[in-house]
Amino acid sequence: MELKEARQEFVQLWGNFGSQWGINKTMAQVHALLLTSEDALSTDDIMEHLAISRGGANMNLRELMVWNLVYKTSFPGDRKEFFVAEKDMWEVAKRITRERKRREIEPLMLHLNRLKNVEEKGVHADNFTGMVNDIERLVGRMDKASETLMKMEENAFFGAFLRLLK
Amino acid sequence: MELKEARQEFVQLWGNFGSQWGINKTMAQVHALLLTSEDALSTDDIMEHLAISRGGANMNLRELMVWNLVYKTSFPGDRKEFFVAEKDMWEVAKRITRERKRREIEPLMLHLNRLKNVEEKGVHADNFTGMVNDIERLVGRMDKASETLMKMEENAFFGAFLRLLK
DNA sequence: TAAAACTTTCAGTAAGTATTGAAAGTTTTG
DNA sequence: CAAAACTTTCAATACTTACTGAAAGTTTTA
Repeated sequence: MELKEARQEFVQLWGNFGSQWGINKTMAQVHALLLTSEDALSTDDIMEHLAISRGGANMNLRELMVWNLVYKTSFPGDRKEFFVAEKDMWEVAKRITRERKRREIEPLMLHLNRLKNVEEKGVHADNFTGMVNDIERLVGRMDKASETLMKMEENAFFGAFLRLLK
Repeated sequence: MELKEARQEFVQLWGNFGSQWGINKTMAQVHALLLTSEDALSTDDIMEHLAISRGGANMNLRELMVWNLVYKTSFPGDRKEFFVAEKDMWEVAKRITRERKRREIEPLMLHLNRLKNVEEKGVHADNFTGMVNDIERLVGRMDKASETLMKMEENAFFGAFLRLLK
């Protein structure tokens, strides 16, 4: 298999994987493209590689910057903006986790907690609040576990990209 | 807040949360409805509660059974099928994890592994395969962590529902 | 065994989500 | 400061995904 070919497959794979987990497919593809690019890419580069519109490229790049997975750079003598991805996959995982927690888990937990304020007393209400408690505990544990995992700062993630490009 | 009201909110909440993670919203709502139901429900019950069609109710119930989150039951003298949800949230988490791993993580890992067969030698190819390796290691670790978490069999999940309904 | 009771399927359609592209906005240059 | 170079926005549209409902299939009953 050729490198170019493998890279294209990776872009597809990452896009599909992302969309299975509620991440915009194109955004994941842009991410994959930048992850596998040694050089910074311009909006036009990305438009060309993925055959998407300028608007689409722009939106997804900005979103990736909100997630802190992509940075803007520029080169003297060139007016265009260029983009680079964070290459340390451990960092990448941390940032995705952080963002999804902030966007999805925290609001869920807040809402679940409010649901426990049922007026009624008795077995039916207790069953309900009991189940909500169970979910809260479960999510709490998962959260704790991910925290622990992500705090293993001294990790084995000094792969080829990292060694050569940072 | 009234119990009935809280329950409806929970159904919405669970539906939205599911869809943020790539799970069909209606399927998550059906799941939530059954999770918060002390009695087994019929297809008609579910159609009414969620205002969905028979086809939709049927499809989602069957899919929930594939995920092992819902069981079929029946009552003597009634020809209809009734459905109950697994109420042990720890079990629920285990089964969802198992299923998503089987459907999404395993195929991803297989495909990633294939991508490492790049013909070219040299720094570019090494960078690429290095990054693929990093992803594999990362996913592997997460997998391991979830395994560990899920194996804590002696867990604290003996909430109200579980105590009373099992 | 035929009618009734219930479940499943799936083509057509509706709803939701993502993309385009052109216009408006911004920054840089000479 | 006006034209050029580039970025951003967003209404219209395309695409994807999910749902409906009626017909076909299955099981039960009498």
